[in-house]
Amino acid sequence: MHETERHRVILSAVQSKPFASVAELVELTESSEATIRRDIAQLHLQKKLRRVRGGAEALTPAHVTALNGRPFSVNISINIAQKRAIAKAAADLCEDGDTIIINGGTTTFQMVHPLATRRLQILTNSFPIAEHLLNHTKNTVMLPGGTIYREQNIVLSPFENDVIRNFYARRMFMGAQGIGPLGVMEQDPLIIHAEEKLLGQADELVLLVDSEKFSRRSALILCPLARIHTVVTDDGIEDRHAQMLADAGVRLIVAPVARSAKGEEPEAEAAEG
Amino acid sequence: MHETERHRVILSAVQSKPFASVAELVELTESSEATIRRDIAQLHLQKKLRRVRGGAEALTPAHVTALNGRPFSVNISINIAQKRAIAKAAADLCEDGDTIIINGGTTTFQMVHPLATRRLQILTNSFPIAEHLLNHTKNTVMLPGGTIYREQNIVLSPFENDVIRNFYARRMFMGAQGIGPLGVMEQDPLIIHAEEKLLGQADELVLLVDSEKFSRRSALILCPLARIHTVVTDDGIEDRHAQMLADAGVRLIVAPVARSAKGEEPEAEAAEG
DNA sequence: TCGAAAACGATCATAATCGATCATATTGCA
DNA sequence: TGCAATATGATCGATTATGATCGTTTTCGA
Repeated sequence: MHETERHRVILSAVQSKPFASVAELVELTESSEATIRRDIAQLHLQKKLRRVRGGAEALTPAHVTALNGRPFSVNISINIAQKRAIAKAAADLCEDGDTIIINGGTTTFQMVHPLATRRLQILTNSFPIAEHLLNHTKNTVMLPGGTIYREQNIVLSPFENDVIRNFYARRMFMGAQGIGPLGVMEQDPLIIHAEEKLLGQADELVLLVDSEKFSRRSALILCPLARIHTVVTDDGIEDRHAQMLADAGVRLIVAPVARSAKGEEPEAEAAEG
Repeated sequence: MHETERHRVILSAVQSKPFASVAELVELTESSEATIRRDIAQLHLQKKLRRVRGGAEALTPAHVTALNGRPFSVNISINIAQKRAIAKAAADLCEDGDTIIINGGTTTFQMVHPLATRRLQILTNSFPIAEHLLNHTKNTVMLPGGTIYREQNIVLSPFENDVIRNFYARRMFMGAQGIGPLGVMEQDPLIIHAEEKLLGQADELVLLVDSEKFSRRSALILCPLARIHTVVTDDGIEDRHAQMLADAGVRLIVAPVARSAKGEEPEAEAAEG
């Protein structure tokens, strides 16, 4: 990835939350720590961000207020490494010019950073996603009409929605509360209703779920496994769950999660002195 | 491929994406690196794009325009005192629980501040207004569906819009390019189209125009004077223009402008409702 | 306070990109 | 056709960016 692209991604990451770590940016840009450090130092001199130990932070915590004090902001920080890895792998499925739907959620929100260097047509019912894409990328952003629900930060409408009805997308990306043999599960009937409307407008359904979601259950079934085209999850997925997807004819993408904490060696080290 | 063709391709690539690499452009144009470099250098001199290491980027990358540079934010600072005074007076027309429509514009944008302490139901086609109301107030915010146009920062849709069709508001607030005996004038047919849709859903039309707009003319007529219920303007309005409104049966509210230079007391007009 | 882990800065080898130059191809014109 | 002007592509040394290494500094917890 080139310098200007990296800078774009870094600024995008830093402005969607108070702080972005070097490791995180390494993962996002697929470049080395040294390069990220140099980039941060450069952007710091340009006063585009503030360089702090461990990474970088936004100059003005203004946008942060957008995500503060809401359930959304609580969820957004748990399993963040998994979510980022999953979102990155999902975004890699897209090519410039594609038309996609992104359903609101904390995992799908992480797609905005890898999408910073893209140019897609994106329909989303998530206000934060729309906000970020509009302010930090060149993607075309479309919104369905309706009321903005603060709790979930999505746009909902009880009415039929002409924008949705006239929209066609090759892929729809969404998260979920849980996934099991019966299909994709959600909690809130309102959400189900909104997601169903979007589902009808896309060919391939791509589900973004961290591996814990396979043991999570929820009250309402959104759709059967067969409706899913691809599942993107992290490397914590158990074999039996992978098998369940295989049996249902679902394509599985496992996103490797960068683990900085534990000294877990990936076995490849042979000549160590 | 010839020079002019290549230039077209390069510009198109750069404008549809934040960044285009030399390798990418080589592939696109089926020419050599040297040629692409020469082209980029040339276009750089012509100020059609910015030359950066590894390729080229658009003159105003997305993240820059998002923060400054966009027409919206340029306009927003001119006649700011008048706009604020007018917006304040307009907002004072509302009571908690009201249902209103706010059409996008730099004058109407100023209503967000006086509305911070209110609890209204607000339908707006302006993304910045929605953003601000959502993040800084407790008002219920509704959006029509459609594509977000960066230039004007509003949401537009070519389709019928069920959210709008099912919405009823007592008042609609809007700005305008100009106002004269023939009615309210706008420049852009797209804007006209969007405003007409909203107009149909409100009883009273409240027009927010600074006094200069009475001598401004524009190409397209949105609606006749008779459609206007109330005009809110600043104290620079001339008598003949006030008379024109009176003749058309339009209510006129003159907002006193606080002039900090003269140290003149704004004598806070207490007219509640 | 000490020690381990993480983050950092400096340095170096490698790779990517660039600029200059020259040879070749194309075009326009006599 | 022949010639000049221009555009293009290839080459190569120079410049710059990148990633890995290593010693130092900072942070954090025992």
